[in-house]
This record gives sequence, C-alpha cells and structure tokens, in this order.
Amino acid sequence: MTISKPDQAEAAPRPTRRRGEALLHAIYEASILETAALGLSGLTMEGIARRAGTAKTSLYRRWSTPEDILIEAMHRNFPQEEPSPAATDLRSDLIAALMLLRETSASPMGQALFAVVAEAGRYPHLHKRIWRDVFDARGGRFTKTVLHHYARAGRLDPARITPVVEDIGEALFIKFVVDNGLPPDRAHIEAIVEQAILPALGQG
Amino acid sequence: MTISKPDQAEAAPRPTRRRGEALLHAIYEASILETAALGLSGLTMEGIARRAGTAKTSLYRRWSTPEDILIEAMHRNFPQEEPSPAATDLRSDLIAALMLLRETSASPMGQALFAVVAEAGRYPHLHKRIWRDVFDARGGRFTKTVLHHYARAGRLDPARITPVVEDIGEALFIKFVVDNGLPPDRAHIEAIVEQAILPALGQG
DNA sequence: AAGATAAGATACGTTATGGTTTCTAATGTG
DNA sequence: CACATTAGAAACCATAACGTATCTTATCTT
Repeated sequence: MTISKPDQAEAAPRPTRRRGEALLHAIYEASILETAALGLSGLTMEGIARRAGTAKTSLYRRWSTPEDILIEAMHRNFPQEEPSPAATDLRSDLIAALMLLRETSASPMGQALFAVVAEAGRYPHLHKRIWRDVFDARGGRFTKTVLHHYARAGRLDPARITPVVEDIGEALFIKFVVDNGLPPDRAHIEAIVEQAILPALGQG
Repeated sequence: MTISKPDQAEAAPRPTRRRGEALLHAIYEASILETAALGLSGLTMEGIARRAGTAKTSLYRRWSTPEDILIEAMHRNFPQEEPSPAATDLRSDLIAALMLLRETSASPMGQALFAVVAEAGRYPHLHKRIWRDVFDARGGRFTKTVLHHYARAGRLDPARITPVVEDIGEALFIKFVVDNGLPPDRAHIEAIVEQAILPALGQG
C-alpha cells in the first residue's frame, strides 16, 4: 500500500535513449507513481524526471506543469473495466463490484487517484479537471452499474436507487481506507453489502 | 470552505509581546489554519511563525517539528460536544448528530483534520498519533453515540449495530465532501438517515 | 526596583526545488 | 548517407525553508 522513492542515485537503468510513445509511457507512469508516493503537493517536474530517468527539458518541451502531465496520465490509464453483472443474484454481483474496486484502489493508479481526490479540495481547478477529464469521461462507477442493471431487468425498484443509495458501497469502502490505511478484505466487503446496501434496497 | 494565506507582509497586528497561554493559543491556531490552507505537507515552522506573528525561535524553543505543534493543537481544540440524544425519535437524533458533524467539519479545525486524515496514509506514524491522541482520546463519534444510546434504552436491537452500520452516516457524509468539496445540506443529511441508516437498523 | 526569563527580530550557511538556457549526440527520416 | 529532430546532460540563478546563533528588550517574579 506504499510506493517508495526511486531511491538510489541512478533511478534510471538507462535502457537507451527513448522517443515518442516509449518515452511518454515512462513519463506517465512516473507521474502516477510520484503522486501515489508523495501526493499531489509533492508532485514536481524534478521528481517526475528523476523517476522516469529523463531530463526536465524533455518534460517542459511538452507540458508546463506537473499537474498537466498527471491529468493526461490518469486519463490514459484509468481502469475501464466495468463490473459485468452476469450472475444471478444481486448479493454476489455487488460483492464482485466492490472487489473490483478493491483491486483498482490497490494499484498505483488507484493510490494516485486517492491522493488527488483527497487533496483536491485545496486545488479547486484540479478537482474540476479530474472529475471532467477522468471520472466522468471514463468509468468511476462500481456498485452503481450493478444497481442500474438490476433495475433495468425489473428485479429492483428503481425508486429505491437514489443518489444516496448509489453511494453506500463506495462510501463505506472509502471510509475503511481512510480509517485503516488499506482496503477492506472480502469479509468486510460482504458485511457492507449485507448490512448496508441490501437493507437500503429493501432486500434485507 | 477555503482558508486564505495570511497575505499582506504584516500578518501580525503586533498586539504587544505575548507570553504563556496567549502565545500558545496563537501558535496553535496558526498551525491549524496553516494545515487547513496548505495541507499537512505544506506545514512548516516558517509558515506557522509567520501566521502567528512570532519568531521561529519561539517555536523551536518548545517543539522540534511542525507536526508536534499540530498534534498538540488538535488535541486541545478537538470539539468535545457529543450529540445528546434527548429527543424522542431516532430519526431526529441521527439528523442532529450529522448536523453537528457538519458544523464541526466546516470549522478550520475540521478542515485541518480532513487534510491530515487524507494525507496521513503517507505519514504512517502521524496517522497513528492522530488516532491515538486526538480521535480516541476525545470524541470522534457522532451517529455512533446515538445508536448506542438507543440500544441501551432497549429501543434498538444491539445485534444490528455492527461496525459497518455504525459507519454508514459518517461514510456517506465524507463521500459527499470528497465529491463536492463542501459538506451536505440538511436535506441531504435527511436523505442519508432515511435511505441508508434507518433501513440498515430495520426501521425502514 | 532588580534580576531572571523568554519573546521576538535578524542574520547566516545549507539544502532542495523551480524553471531556464545551452550544448551534445542519439535516433529517425528522406 | 546526410540531415533534421529531439532526448538527455549540465550549469545557472532564484526562491524558500531549515536549523542555529546572536542580541535586544518586554514582561514576569521575588
């Protein structure tokens, strides 16, 4: 759950001189790892360059701030996998959706996202950009997808799927991460589904 | 919802030379305002001294890191008001508890707390200290207090008050803040109580 | 009133980062 | 193969915070 610094003086194994896509990829990855490790406020051109094994010059040639790099990086790498509610019962599909969120949040991308959202209050313009360019553009839905799927199939009363109810799973997930510093295990996720989401849907 | 920098060159109205409690108070307040404005990673001795209108010397005389100041400040200023479930119905008492949380979270103290908790993942030792010295020592409970009160009074099945259920209100509250950058209004709080907490208690 | 205490101003050398500029040589193209 | 790109290295200056040391003087104590 923790991403360490690049450490040693030579962070770059110097594969050879990269260009185009290969270089971009390394830079994007570095920006995400840096954010996961140091947070939004710790994100600097120097840090990204160091971790990517490139020179600041190559960064400033394309972007003017570290945030610009991060936004592009997150836009490209955002996990698209939506939960596919194929199974037969609501309970398992909700659990599967939250387990998917669990995987996502454990990745460097997930940690970077968490850091950004957590600090975004102090960077209002970033908050907007993240929501517009990353969350809304790509997925960002987990239990929501499942709930609407079941509602469309007529197996759930659409009236009960309010904005609050849509958020219960993710909200309890996030609170757990904040409190404990790591994502909940399967048992806790099952408890969330059984003790909070299903009752709110009238499926106690 | 945003705390601005001390701005002008002269942040200190120079009331006169303060000592003891008066000085301490100013320093504690400054540390909380700095954290609310700049986050944990932006907290520096220089910043606190500047905002408190004092000299770094006076800070180093007592503490060795800005975090030490902040911990003490939060310990002292943590809002103790527990919700007092005097009323007759569970619904209004839960709403009152979350409205109290709303007030708390809007204060500089609340914002600082949010910033710290959000970034604490990257400062594991701080995370521990905050939880031990601030949260556990003082309150940190809102709907939890209400739920246990009703359980003791025999008006709620204790078996339903699981760790997950205890967290529902605060979790949805926090998620709202993260998503929108400001705390929920009364209508949304009512929705949280009616659509999420009460159903989980079997009081739909 | 005299002396002890400590607030506050100032300055200093160090370190880290920011952002820019200049130069080199590797890589891809025609 | 020759040339145009551009990645990467290095040096630069400015800023900001660190931690410490020195000195003055307001304020409290006795």
